[in-house]
Amino acid sequence: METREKTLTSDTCKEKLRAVQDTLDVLGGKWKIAIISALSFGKLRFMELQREVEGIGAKMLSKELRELEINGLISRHVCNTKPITVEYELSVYGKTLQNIINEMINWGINHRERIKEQCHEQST
Amino acid sequence: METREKTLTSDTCKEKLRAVQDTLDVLGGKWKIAIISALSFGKLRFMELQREVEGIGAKMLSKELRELEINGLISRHVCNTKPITVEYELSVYGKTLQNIINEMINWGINHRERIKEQCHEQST
DNA sequence: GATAGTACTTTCCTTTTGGAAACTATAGTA
DNA sequence: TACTATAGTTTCCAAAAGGAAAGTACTATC
Repeated sequence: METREKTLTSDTCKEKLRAVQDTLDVLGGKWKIAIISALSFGKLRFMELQREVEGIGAKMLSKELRELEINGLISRHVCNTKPITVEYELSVYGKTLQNIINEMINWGINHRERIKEQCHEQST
Repeated sequence: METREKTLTSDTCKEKLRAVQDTLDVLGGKWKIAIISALSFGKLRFMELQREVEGIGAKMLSKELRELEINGLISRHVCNTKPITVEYELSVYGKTLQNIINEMINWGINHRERIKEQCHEQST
């Protein structure tokens, strides 16, 4: 019992788990990571974002963007164009999330391959 | 209008966004990433997991573990000990998530530092 | 025999999430 | 004048998420 506990009572593990939790607190919610991913390819306007992030509604998009802005991950710029447009962009700090996004891209691509292979195996 | 569209209509971007979404489909939900993080330090029993993943209830833990098992990310092993115990462990495939977890750990640690510094600045 | 620990499941209930549609406001186009 | 597009907000409602507590079942311990 005592030896078993040691595996995770370790302070480094605790700290790491807390770090993951801290990250999730900022990126939590169904849409935040998808929004940041879309913005990682360049600035986008509200409507463009809604088209890129498949399935999101205006209300959610608006809400999530506000939260991301509060956390300093994105910047909002109102352009004085004919019909008013607003550009959203990753802040310098927001760009530090790029590594996480990249790993998710890699994993996702691999995962899709894996699923595809599994289907082929089954049909053989 | 046409030039603007090009930024994101690019097939590579679309593919990457889809990859992120695929990853999120597997890791979605409030607890999955936290559970996987905890298991990344070694196998854990149900009760140990519940203690490690702060705030999770038995129902949620049970549900999330089932989903992770279905997706082949963790393995469940029932030990025939005095009171029955069940060990959960990352599968080989589950371990491929390590990069994502690591990046989240790094970001989280940095983020906490940043917040701390901001507090110091304000009180100065 | 009662209590505690293991690992869940089930039930009941509240909170959160999230979507659709309508609405505000401005401006260009047909 | 009507319709479109911009960027939202607001309202109303349904569905999903999630928690607390009790229940199940087995065994060991006091």
